[in-house]
Amino acid sequence: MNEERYARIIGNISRCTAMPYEQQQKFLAALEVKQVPKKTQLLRAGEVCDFEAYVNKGCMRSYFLDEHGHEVTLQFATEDWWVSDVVSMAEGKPSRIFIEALEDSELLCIHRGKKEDLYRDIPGLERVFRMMLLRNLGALQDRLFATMAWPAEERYAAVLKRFPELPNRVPQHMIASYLGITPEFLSKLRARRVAK
Amino acid sequence: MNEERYARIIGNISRCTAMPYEQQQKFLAALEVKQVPKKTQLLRAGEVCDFEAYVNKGCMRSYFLDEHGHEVTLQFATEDWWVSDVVSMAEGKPSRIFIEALEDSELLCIHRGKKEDLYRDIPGLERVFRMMLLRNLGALQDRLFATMAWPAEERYAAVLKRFPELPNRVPQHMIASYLGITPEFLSKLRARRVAK
DNA sequence: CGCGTTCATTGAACTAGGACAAGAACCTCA
DNA sequence: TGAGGTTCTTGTCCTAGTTCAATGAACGCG
Repeated sequence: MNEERYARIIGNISRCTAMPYEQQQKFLAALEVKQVPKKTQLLRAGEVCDFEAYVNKGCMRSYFLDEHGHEVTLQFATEDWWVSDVVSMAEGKPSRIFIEALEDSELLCIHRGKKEDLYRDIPGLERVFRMMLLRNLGALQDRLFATMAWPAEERYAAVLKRFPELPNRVPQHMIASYLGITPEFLSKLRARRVAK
Repeated sequence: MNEERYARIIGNISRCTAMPYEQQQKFLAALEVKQVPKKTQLLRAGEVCDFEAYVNKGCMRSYFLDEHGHEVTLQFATEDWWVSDVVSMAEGKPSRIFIEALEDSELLCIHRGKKEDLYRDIPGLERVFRMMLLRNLGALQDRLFATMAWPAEERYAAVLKRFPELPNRVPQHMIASYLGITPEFLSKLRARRVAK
């Protein structure tokens, strides 16, 4: 149970609350290690989300479909990010989002049933997940700010700056769908960039 | 302390966790009742947010300014909503948003310092605020979905449907800034609506 | 190796929504 | 009563971004 596989998740969680060894073990014991090959769909719209997945290795994406069937990317999750539909999971309501693997990935999953047990057994855990929600909320707020106040070109530059490796790991049309523009337009933006 | 002033906030919180009487009293004792006249600025960008305010009566608004100085409305908070910059409050970082009163309002405020005490004294409270964050997150996600996938006209119709009273309480140009469009364009949308 | 599929680019025509300007209809407060 | 701010409307011109279509490039996969 002390495998290096768990070093990073424990490190990240400990930054929120100090957690005695035995509680850490309880936490790790509740995790399911899941190897998912590229293109696996972990969640489909209409299903209730029953997991929160920590990306130990690989890259995941969550997105939804608008009424024309166009994808809108919500999040890319690479190493040390969580991916889930937390609202669907917490409230047991069907999700509207899809979650898929963009690379062969290793996930550490907490399942719906086990989470309540953990909250009971590990007093500091509510706090950890509350802080995760906060970070989530902050990120989403930034995103809304940017979408409403900045033109696509600046949003693209900002994404490149924060995640320089992203274009090497995910196809360009998905970045476009994250920015809220068409792949064609992103292509034109890029052409404009190199021209300058 | 049993005034009817507190009936609704207690009702709302109890829907998240059962809370024994004495804990309720502890919670209420930590609240500051604040009467704010119309146009009061409760928070300005650059300040650290040190409160979460429950709107007992009246109407508040949170917004930020883009680089051209244009307002973008984040939220309207009428009776029984909370308004705050939870991220700034939790992490002690300066906020980028403004919070102001659109009507003379009565607020029930939890201040930054007291909140940690409350978490310590009332075990169920982490859960309550975690659920509030979840609802917040859900709302923000819906908003991002809508902004990216729907044209302004449908977004406007959706807002009217969810908050039919809104146009009677807040000026139209603020609704425009909530929708992410200019006041002029909203005016034209409305003209188009009645024409049909 | 070759073949289909997914991916990126480019161009031309179009549209949702913005910027600016001017006027009308208001509150509000002395 | 009036004066000045605020709010809403309308029109004209302009631009960021879309749609559609065509062409290659690159990537699995048998």
